Amino acid sequence: MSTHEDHRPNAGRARRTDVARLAGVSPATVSFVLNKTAGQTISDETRRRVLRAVDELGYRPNRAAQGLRQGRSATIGFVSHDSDFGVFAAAAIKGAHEASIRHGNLLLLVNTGGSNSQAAQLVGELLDRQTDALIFAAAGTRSVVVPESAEKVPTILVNCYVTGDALPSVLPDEARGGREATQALLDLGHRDIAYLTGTVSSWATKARLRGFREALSGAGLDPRDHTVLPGNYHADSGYELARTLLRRGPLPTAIMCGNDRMAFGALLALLEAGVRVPEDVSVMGYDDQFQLAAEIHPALSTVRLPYAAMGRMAAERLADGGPAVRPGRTLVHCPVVMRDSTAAPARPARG
Amino acid sequence: MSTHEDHRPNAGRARRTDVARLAGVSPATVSFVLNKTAGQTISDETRRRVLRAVDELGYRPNRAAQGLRQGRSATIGFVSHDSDFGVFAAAAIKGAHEASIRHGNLLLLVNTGGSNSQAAQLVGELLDRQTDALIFAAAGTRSVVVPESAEKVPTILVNCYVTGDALPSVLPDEARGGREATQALLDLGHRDIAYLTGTVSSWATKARLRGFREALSGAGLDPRDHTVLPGNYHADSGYELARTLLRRGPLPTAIMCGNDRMAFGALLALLEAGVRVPEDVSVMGYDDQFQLAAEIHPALSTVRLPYAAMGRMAAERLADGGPAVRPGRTLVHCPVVMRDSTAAPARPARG
DNA sequence: TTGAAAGCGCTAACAT
DNA sequence: ATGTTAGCGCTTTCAA
Repeated sequence: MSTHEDHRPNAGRARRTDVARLAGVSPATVSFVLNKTAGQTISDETRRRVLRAVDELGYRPNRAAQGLRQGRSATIGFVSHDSDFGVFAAAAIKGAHEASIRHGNLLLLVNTGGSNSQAAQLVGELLDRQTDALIFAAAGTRSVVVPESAEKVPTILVNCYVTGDALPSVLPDEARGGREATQALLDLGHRDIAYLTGTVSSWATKARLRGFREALSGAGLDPRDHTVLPGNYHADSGYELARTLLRRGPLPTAIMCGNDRMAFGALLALLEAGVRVPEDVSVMGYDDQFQLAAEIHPALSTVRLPYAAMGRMAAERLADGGPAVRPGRTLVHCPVVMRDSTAAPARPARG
Repeated sequence: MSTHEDHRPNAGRARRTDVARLAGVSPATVSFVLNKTAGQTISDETRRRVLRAVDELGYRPNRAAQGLRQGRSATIGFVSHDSDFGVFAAAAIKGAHEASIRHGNLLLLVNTGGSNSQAAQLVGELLDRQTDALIFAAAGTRSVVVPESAEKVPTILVNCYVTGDALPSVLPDEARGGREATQALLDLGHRDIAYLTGTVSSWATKARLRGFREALSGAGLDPRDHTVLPGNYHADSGYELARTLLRRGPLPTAIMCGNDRMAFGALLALLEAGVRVPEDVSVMGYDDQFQLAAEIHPALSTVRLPYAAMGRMAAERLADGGPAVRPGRTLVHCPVVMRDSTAAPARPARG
């Protein structure tokens, strides 16, 4: 078509002026048609001509240029603030992405490796690219330090929070999760439940443990009668703690674990010792970890950590407009998922 | 500082003209200093003044504007072409991100959910935002259809390929992985090795199986003497196939599995049957799946799928400049990782 | 109902 | 050694 050199930046793409020329209208008119600019009336005839030209040339507006003009990039920065970039981040991103797409936004992703200085630097890069908003996410729920510069755009925290809750955050309702998991076990008839916890210093562990105790008390049981062993969320700590339980004598009828990986380790130890799950003892996980909980044998009863939903909520809220994003915590429900690793106790409770 | 309204797009940020004014130079000079423009000589005195002004105002160039001018956004589109957005994608993204950062690029991420029409649409969104290049990644190695529009920018495929190999792709060297895993077992003294494969129709399964047979033949063994049972990469298929093995009579001395999840399922079945690993039988996985292989008990010997390295390579190559990106496959080595689920066989080989 | 023109913030060729 | 100027591709006010 054009015989002149095409070595300018946007090479190969039709520009708005090309469309205007082909349609025989002014460039402004093209914008009016494409943007359905309010307060602009365009004759049907003109609109048709423009649309045909757009189609013919395969014209797509250059969003970088639009962005420069409008001061919005239709892009949200997603900061994964963790050393590892694993299943959690993946799920949260998936949710955020899905919601973003629905609103015409895309995610610009960075991973800080858990370092605050990296975070500051990367948020800088994000803002340089004019991201309209920021999602700041951590894998293990925890307190974070958000780079100052993030204040320049609407920011939502996912699975983390800042001291004073100056920024809005979306968190899993761990206490309720712990409570409902315990309740599910109680409902099955269990009266002797051990808890192999995750890292005790973590926010999630404390909340889940609180839920555990609340449920026990609510059922008229004394939490102090129930074994609580501190672990660290790794599979091998589940393995070790289950062996400890085994060594100590009569097993409880049910074992709650800090997360699925620990439950998994516990399962291994139990099997090794010839203890059947769930016939001899019920095992409950936490997380509903992708490609793990549902697949192992027996399929693990667990509590779902709603990471995707949390990412979705954050992106949704940011897309709905900045001013509506108010500080404070939003707790998201963690539903209990009953599978095959739990059953009614076969023997009466100990004691 | 400024008392005039700040309701224009770039609100709050200092612009280049602000810096120029404060430094008492022209806007162009600011660019020259900041970009170290070749062929421009700036006096030390001027440079200092500019840099001070930059510092004082906290000036950072608007990359959207830079991009519009230069026709490059310092952004790479990462297309995760899969229904699930799991550990694989996470690892590849992590690698790509790391390399990108090093070159001043950021990743604009999309997830197609495995749908080609979604892929086409999302690649459109990516290109609208002027991404300089594209990385197209799949979780399970496979053939993909890349949207036509992707041809407009340099594109590299990660863990997938197009028919005819018209686009460069980075793939794991699965045949070698299968061969070396088998060889590791042979080196331990195993002569009777069963293979519980992943989905047989998949590219990876076929290649690994080929490697398995090559290694066996290389050791003077007849592959037909070794049990090969087809599975599907899920943990429960490992469980079921291991039970099949158990039922069939004398166990092999070593079991290779399609992936870590299957190895995991097999482990469960073995334990349940009172078979000890690695004392009675060695188990080998594949993938070196994050938070799984290294943590379970016994820690799983496996073959590492170098997803992060693959993502890194792709991003690296794209950053080094488009023209250097030539079609063809690049195979990346999958190293064997020996842990505790493998050992020398205790009993002599069957037969 | 449409067009002209002024910028968004920046780079780079061309002056001086 | 530094400044002027013409855009990059688009939106949007204002005028016709």
